[in-house]
Amino acid sequence: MTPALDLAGDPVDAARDLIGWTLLVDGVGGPIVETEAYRHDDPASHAFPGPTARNAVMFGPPGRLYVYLSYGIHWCVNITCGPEGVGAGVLIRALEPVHGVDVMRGRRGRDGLRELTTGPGRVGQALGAGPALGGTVADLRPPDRPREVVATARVGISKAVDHPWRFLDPGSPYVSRGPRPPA
DNA sequence: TAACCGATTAGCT
DNA sequence: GCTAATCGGTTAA
Repeated sequence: MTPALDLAGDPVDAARDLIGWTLLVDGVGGPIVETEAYRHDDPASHAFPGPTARNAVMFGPPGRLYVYLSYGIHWCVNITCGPEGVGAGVLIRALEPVHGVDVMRGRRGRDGLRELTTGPGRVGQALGAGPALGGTVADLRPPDRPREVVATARVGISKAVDHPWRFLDPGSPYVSRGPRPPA
């Protein structure tokens, strides 16, 4: 597996390649173990209806952070990808708490490592994601070790559920819930 | 200015 | 494992 990360290419490929990469926000973060791809033509994508004030970041250069509020309470972190102007991104659903664990614990108010970053909303909170992060450049570091990657159906959306554009590392205990990966 | 909707989480059985 | 509740932003008129 070439460690090359092509954020400007197909979001689906980017989502798969991002598994294992370490995402840092202000020095806090860890290896990404679960992602979801959102193409511009995906009905479930925020960018689908077209450019708006909210998703403007997704139509900008790839490699930026796109932060949005879900259910009015959960801040979720995405990495913009695909060609500039297209409007695509990769949702960071889960990662392994490695850097700044104490900080994450403080923000989350939980001690259990398993409860820090296992879920989109939790990742956002643990990383201190907020409106200020939107549009900033993603701090990514190459993976130290190759990761096993499995593709499954996405979760938590109401449209285009059948697309297997959810990627995760089955070997990591820090993946969020969802359908068990087929053997 | 008002109404709607959501890429979830937490909690209880 | 399953069901219900949450809050704020975004969109539309």
